[in-house]
Amino acid sequence: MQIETESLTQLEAEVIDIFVRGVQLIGLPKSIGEIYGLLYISPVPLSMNQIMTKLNISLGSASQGLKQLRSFRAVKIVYQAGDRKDYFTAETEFRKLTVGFFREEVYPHLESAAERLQSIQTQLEEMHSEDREHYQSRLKKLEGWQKNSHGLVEKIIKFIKF
Amino acid sequence: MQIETESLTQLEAEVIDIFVRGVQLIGLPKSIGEIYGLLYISPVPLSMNQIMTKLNISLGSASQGLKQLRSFRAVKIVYQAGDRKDYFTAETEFRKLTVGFFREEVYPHLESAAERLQSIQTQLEEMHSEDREHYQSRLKKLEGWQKNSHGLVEKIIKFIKF
DNA sequence: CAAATATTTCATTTATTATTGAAATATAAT
DNA sequence: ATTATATTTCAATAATAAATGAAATATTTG
Repeated sequence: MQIETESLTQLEAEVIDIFVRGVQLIGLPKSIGEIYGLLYISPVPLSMNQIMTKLNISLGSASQGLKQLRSFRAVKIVYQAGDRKDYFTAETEFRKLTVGFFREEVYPHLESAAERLQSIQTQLEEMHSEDREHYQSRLKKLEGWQKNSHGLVEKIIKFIKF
Repeated sequence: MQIETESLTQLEAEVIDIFVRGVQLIGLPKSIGEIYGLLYISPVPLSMNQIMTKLNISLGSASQGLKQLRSFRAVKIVYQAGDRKDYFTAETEFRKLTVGFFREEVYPHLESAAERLQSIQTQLEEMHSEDREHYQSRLKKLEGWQKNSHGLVEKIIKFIKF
């Protein structure tokens, strides 16, 4: 009979801590890091209930956290035969993880920035300020940034994929 | 006589908005984006007072925001002859900006992660769980990630520098 | 060096974001 | 179909982070 540990071992706690810091660096909530970290180090898939209990977080947090983690494919559901609960496991492939994040979180922002810039450019056409040229050059530069960032993100994705 | 506009023009507001979104993407406070955006589009350097007034933010925000922006070299002080106030201007070189950010914000986190991983590895040596091998392999993988991220950041910096 | 102005710091307030948990919904077993 | 269990949703609360502004600390000028 396997003894179910309710609380975290030191090892688990330390690994989770690394992930918590990591996700906070990219502006994601702590609970996301906790859940992912726990699943990352766990030898077996865990149910939502186990996750809640071990991490001492609420049902809602667990559910929402897992949802978000699945949204960028950091966590997968594993169907356990003869059990109606969902079991969750971490995607440990660095490339899949980061690519998902870039696609879900970074790309959309860059796209919308491009659109907005376009609209501002149009407005500028009608301007008759003495500073018009300055503004035009700054917007031009900003457009350059936008394109550079876009290119950089694509390069990063390629690099991550090898 | 030059008319000093107190509030933001539509152009300023829209450019600022782009920067606000941008900085929020990387987890920086809104005020940072506002200040930088204003300085980015401004044809002339601005004093802290002008920044406060135009953006309608407090003295403290302006001071702290400018401090942080200077910390990763996104903003420079320009000494204006015959005026004791400091005047601020935006660093518009994309490469300088991003390199500064990576150095100040991203690098240190990666360094500390490496140390912590090392310490966990040491603890693992003394473990006698049946799952020890699993743990070891996950930690190994995590170490791989850490090194990859480090390498990626270096590549990004190189790319940005051209 | 005193007065005036500019800037920083930091305790408090305010705004934002994450977390909770109860209710609603979905899913499976009997 | 009914009951039991699992999951999601979302309004309320708690926790966190940012903004404020008054006081402390420079800095410049006469």
